[in-house]
Amino acid sequence: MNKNDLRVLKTKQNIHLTLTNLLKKKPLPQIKVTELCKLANINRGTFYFHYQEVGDVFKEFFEEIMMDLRESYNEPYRHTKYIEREKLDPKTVRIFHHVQKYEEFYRIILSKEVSAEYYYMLFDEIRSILVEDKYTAHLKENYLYSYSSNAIIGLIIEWYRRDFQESADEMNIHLVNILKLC
Amino acid sequence: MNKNDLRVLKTKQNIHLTLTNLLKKKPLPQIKVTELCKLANINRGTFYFHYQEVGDVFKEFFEEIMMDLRESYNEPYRHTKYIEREKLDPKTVRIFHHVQKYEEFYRIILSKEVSAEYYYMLFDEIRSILVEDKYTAHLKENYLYSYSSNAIIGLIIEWYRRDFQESADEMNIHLVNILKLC
DNA sequence: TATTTAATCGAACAATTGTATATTAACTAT
DNA sequence: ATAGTTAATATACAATTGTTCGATTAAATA
Repeated sequence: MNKNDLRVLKTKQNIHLTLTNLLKKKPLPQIKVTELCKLANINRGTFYFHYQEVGDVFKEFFEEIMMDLRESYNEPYRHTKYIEREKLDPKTVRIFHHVQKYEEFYRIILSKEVSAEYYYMLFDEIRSILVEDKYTAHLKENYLYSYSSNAIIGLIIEWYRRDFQESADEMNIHLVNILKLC
Repeated sequence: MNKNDLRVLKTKQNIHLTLTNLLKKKPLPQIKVTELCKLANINRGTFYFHYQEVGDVFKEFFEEIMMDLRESYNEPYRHTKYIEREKLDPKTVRIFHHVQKYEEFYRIILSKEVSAEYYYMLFDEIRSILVEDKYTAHLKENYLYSYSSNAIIGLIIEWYRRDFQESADEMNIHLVNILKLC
């Protein structure tokens, strides 16, 4: 399968567009291969030629989101008015702005109906960002990275469950408050 | 449906036993309703009379595990030699001993193939334990509970990925080290 | 013990899945 | 522009799912 073949590009683009539209109407686990193909006007065999299940298409969206997450983190800290530079790496908290940007995707990723795979993809991404960070690179306690990564996700879960009512900046305040308490 | 009816008890017991055996051979998502019923010698209609999917049976195991988790946490601290009483609520770290006890179940709960639902069931349980804890009851920052609960699960995820090589006591040491660093 | 209740069964149903194969159409490279 | 390649198609298949139905039978109850 040549991913530069125009037919492949068109098919995948078609599937992506159709899935995006479907996700506005129903949750990911309810979207069947049959339905997706019917709407995209492609043969079901063609779908299985490229993917194993609908979730695999979603994973391709996921890659883009994870790229933005990484970029968000590496962005210079222009928005750190609430953060005390000495006490906390301000970059960390750019994560909330990223989540806000992709809110609709995070509603899917964090919903309990989907596979846990997406959760761990997010976890791995955040963890590897923390590992590569120079601020914490000196630390020997390896468990700390999993601890911290998942702690941040804990905040995002809570935020999601409150329907993303707070702003990203307010989430930063919550994080700072917590780090003060610990 | 009367859950005290002998027939119901027998059927459920039968299904539980069969699923337990099947889980020794293959991962949860690969276990089909048809297969489970065939092995249990019950009608597929009977299964759907009690459950919606195989995962619902697993959830009944889950309830028992969560009960033990709660009990573990409320246990008096007899095993706290590594913990400095003043700095850390020692009960928290009884969680690792509980995970060790139910290791085989946590391998399923934490595997990426299953639904995220189990993860959130674990999260909710740990979170509500922390919320009800008198040590932290005075705290106003509600996000802290989600932060801390998920941080602990982060350690468990790391532990799971290292194939539970460390002992529960060693996990306590990791936790103490991390809390010292923060 | 006899009667009532309801759990279980057997069978059938449409829908979806996952796979396979031969054919057609579209693309690439020369 | 042509030939070779291969993605996409149409079609068929067995297996599983989720649901429904009346018939059966085991259990509760009086």
